Amino acid sequence: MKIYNTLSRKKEEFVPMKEGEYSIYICGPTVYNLIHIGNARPMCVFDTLRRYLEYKGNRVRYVQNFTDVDDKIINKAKEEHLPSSEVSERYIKEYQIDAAGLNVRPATVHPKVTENIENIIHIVETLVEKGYAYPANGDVYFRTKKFSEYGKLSHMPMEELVAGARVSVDDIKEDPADFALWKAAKEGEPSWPSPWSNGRPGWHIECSAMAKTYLGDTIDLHCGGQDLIFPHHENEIAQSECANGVPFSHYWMHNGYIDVDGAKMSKSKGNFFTVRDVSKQYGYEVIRYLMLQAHYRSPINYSKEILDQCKASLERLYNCKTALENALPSAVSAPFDPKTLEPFRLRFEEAMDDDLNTADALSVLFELVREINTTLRQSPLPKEKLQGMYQLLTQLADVLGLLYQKPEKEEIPKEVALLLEERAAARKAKDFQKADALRDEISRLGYLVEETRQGTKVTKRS
RNA sequence: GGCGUCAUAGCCAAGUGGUAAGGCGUGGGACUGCAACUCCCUGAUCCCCAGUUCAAAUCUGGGUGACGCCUCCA
Repeated sequence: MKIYNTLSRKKEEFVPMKEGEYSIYICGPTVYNLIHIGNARPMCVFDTLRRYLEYKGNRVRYVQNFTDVDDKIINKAKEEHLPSSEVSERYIKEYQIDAAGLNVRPATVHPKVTENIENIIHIVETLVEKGYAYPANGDVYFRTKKFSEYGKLSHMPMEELVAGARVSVDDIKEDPADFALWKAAKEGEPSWPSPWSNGRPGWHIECSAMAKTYLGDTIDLHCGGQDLIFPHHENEIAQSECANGVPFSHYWMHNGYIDVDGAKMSKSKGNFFTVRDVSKQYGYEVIRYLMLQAHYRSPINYSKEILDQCKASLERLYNCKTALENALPSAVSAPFDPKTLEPFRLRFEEAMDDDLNTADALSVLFELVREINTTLRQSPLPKEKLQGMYQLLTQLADVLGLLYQKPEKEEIPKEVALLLEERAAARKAKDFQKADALRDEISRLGYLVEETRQGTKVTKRS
């Protein structure tokens, strides 16, 4: 499999340190409010990567942190007059609800900053001892000038960084580009004792510490959104490589943004839509589909129109799956060579192997769907072939994390059931006027009636 | 100012040297009592200009337009 490595700016063969085992770290959310559509993109994309690697027979150790100490959490806690731990715990739960809805599997480990203070202090101590960091007024700062490779991920020359300097000019820092590893606590902020002050970790150091603790000094892949490349990931590299003396991550993958009206969706701009809200209108799976219908590095312009399109496309997949399930019981045994379906699998894998080209992989899925639908019109229905198709469809869809909605066995109210019986009788008697009237009445009660090749289907209207 | 990304049919979107996947939508047809589902048919020479090549959407140069990072951000 090839992936685009931000470090080299090239597609590279994705080779893990240990064959068949991948260690992956993905930056998790700062838990101070509900996640928005932009946050959902890396979740869905890299969950799909993980699923694909596992589908190919690899073991994946996948670590995602929760940033549960941060200015924003503290501010929110102040607003609500609550301890900041209560705010973070609440939004961790909310995150988990959304992640489950999006069919994003829990990471192997979800470490929290507050559970890793010791590890963080230890790395900061190492950096100070080695001269890569210096304490100042209870804070500790990283000395960026000391790390000659600083800028290698974002490909930004040091001089330019400082020249562009919108970095906070702070008298206590030796250099404007230096960044905080440890911050002395202000009155009323959560804090932990350290050799320098009662305080809390800076934002960047936590990921270095948790990656090291749960995955080791060198990891195979680190991923996240493009907006984390600088300074967050650049700083992680500086911290980890200076402290550990070995490369931090061999590969870096970064997903593109979700735009709204041509501009990046972000919390600070206020032009965001929460996953929770959108899921109420379209369902979570439409959001996941949205993330997969384009290549992960290209921007996606968020709009109602595109959600409608995604919803319709997803329905095509579900219609096929459902029709297949309904048809299988009445299928008849017939000779079938499973090899005839292999081209679909091959092309699917080719697409995924090419830098996780989920858009292309989806097109293969749709070609399979057409093939299935065509087969479903045959009579008699070939059992083995349909079984093979069903297996392939569900397996490939599962790699993408799609088609996970369980068919809800909905309780049909008695009055609706009675109307359905009446309608069936009317149809049998070819009294279609009456039948249609009954269908309208059922519709008014909130149920949609459709005739399928397998009989009458009733679903609750959304 | 520095660094970088993108520009393919009405919309979304693959393809990155050999004459344009897939999805949504539109229109027509088949099937079905109707509707829905499904099937068949229906649409682009790839932002503009110049160049390289037997051959370019695909490479090079120049435009134009949009966006991002350099500050918290997925």
